[in-house]
Amino acid sequence: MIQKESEKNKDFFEMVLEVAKLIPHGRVTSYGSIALYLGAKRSSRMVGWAMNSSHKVPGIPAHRVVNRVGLLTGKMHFGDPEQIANLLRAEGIDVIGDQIQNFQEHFWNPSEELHL
DNA sequence: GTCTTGACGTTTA
DNA sequence: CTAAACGCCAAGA
Repeated sequence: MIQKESEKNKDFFEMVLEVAKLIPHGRVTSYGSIALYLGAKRSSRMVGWAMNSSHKVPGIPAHRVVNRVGLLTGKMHFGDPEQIANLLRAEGIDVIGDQIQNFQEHFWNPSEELHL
């Protein structure tokens, strides 16, 4: 194995997509949490970058991924700003404007649920 | 090849 | 308490 500390066999991009697909129904997570799960807690921007590329990949519930405060930052990237809020409401999550209500209650931590 | 921008988060003033 | 700067890494111009 030539890979030494590269425990991330897949690229950061693919790992983010994997985690995004693993987000349970009715749950939400944050970019930082995913980055932390990947071992790059301070590289949260990379998660956003990966999600931007995720547009070409179907089956990526990006609407379940928000910033640390539960703010729908990338709502504009869904085509329709109401789209993301509508999807979250469909899962039983209250969304007012761009802010998720009870975000902490719906929060899903990959590092815990995936027990890495 | 260099500079700017970007779906964020943490730290310091 | 709020506001601003820094850090992180990659892609686009």
